[in-house]
Amino acid sequence: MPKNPALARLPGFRDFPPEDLAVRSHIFRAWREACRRYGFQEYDGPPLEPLDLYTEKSGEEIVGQLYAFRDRGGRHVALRPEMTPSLARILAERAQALPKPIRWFSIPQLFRYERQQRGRLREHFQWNADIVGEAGVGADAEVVALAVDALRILGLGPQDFRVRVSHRQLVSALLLGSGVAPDKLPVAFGVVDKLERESRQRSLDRLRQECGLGVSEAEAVLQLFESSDLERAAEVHGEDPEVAGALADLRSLRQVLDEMGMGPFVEFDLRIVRGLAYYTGMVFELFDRKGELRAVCGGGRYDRLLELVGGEPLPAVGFGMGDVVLGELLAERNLIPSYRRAVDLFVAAVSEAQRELLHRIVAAQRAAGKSVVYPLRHQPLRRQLATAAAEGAERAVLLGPGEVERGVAKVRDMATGREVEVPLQALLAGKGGDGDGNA
RNA sequence: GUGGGCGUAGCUCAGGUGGUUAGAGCGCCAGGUUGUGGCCCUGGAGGUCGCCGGUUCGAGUCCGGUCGCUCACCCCA
Repeated sequence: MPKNPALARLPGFRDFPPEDLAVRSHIFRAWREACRRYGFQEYDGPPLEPLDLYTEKSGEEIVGQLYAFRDRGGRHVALRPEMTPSLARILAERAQALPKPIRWFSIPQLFRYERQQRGRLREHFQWNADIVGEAGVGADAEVVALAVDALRILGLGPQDFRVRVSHRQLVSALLLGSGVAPDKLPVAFGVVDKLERESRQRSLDRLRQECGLGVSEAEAVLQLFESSDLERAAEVHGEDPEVAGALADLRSLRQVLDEMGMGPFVEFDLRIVRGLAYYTGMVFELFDRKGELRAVCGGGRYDRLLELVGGEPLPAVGFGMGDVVLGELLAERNLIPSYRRAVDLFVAAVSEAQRELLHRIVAAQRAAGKSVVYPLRHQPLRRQLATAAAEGAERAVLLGPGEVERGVAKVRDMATGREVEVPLQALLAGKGGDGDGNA
């Protein structure tokens, strides 16, 4: 706690001391490794953007939570709350010249002025991965598989999380086919989104009162969305070409994921809606199995967005995965590696007389690529070794008057305590730091 | 944005019904002779008890407000 409260960390923002940064890096490494395996390239953009980039296309939820202000030039600007608009702009400028499909990813820090809660801060890092320029379900499957694989790299399995997949057009066609008027669609989507959190009766009431459905129609809609497979939708609305097309896509998506061995992670659930306005096809969210945490990841197909931002009409599909909820899930499953410091060498001098030699050896070993620390002022050898252990040194070089006189030094293996003598010549040549006495 | 719970050292926590200079363990720093870490011994730093105000002779203990954290709702990443 700082002495001056005015200097305290802002609510919803995080400091990252080394132990915490290590966790973050661990997650980033997995994200980048998954992207490498899938052939995705990393990009980034500015954290501060013109306010209009978001007010135009992002929808009111996001706009209402922007960190927005005027800069010194009088421009209306905002800290980026999501990455997709920036991606759309970047691609609007150069998508034409890029080979398709474009597989790009980024790990931006995003900002939203919201009341903070577990899993929801005012700032987070969000892995964004998108495939642009491919409209087929192959791209949808690839993107879902990428999200799943990143979590597998982190050690999570089918017992830990699942992907729930839905389809905007399918849901839309099913609602229309069930008697919902086109202008009531947004409200109906809202009801579907809340199906899990509101009572069945409340949902029925809302379908009737807010969406203008009759009793039997409302009941039929509920049964449609309560079933976990798509059979009922196919039976009841299979003749509708919109429904048939979307169902074919979803089946095909499922097949690809099954062939990749990801079947155990994937299930269909038409109650997944996603808040963002710009999704046009498949949508998915990734949840922990216990259902205790917020969604770890969400995404889908957004074929119109790039066009809306003034670019080429390019189909796109992608997702965002935040570091906060994922970190909580990993912690809960004990999948965060314990933090430990580590250096290759600690160089200790028994007395001040070996100080000059110590500096020469330290420099030589560092030049040879070793990580090396040493006491910045003289201390008893006992303390130096304690420090070496605390620094996580693999080996300690001990410079004492006796050995130095004979042109050697002891190299101690900190784990076993075994010591070997190594010629000073070797140490000064950047060798011998591995405890190889013959170096 | 709405409502509930919580707020004592870096961390985990003690501090019956208000009573002197607020404690412990761990961690941190230093010492235990210029030759050997994990153990041990000694000493030390570190808290305006989240903050502001009120009640009282006296408040870490009671009351109000505020800020922060947290849970649920809202919403969403």
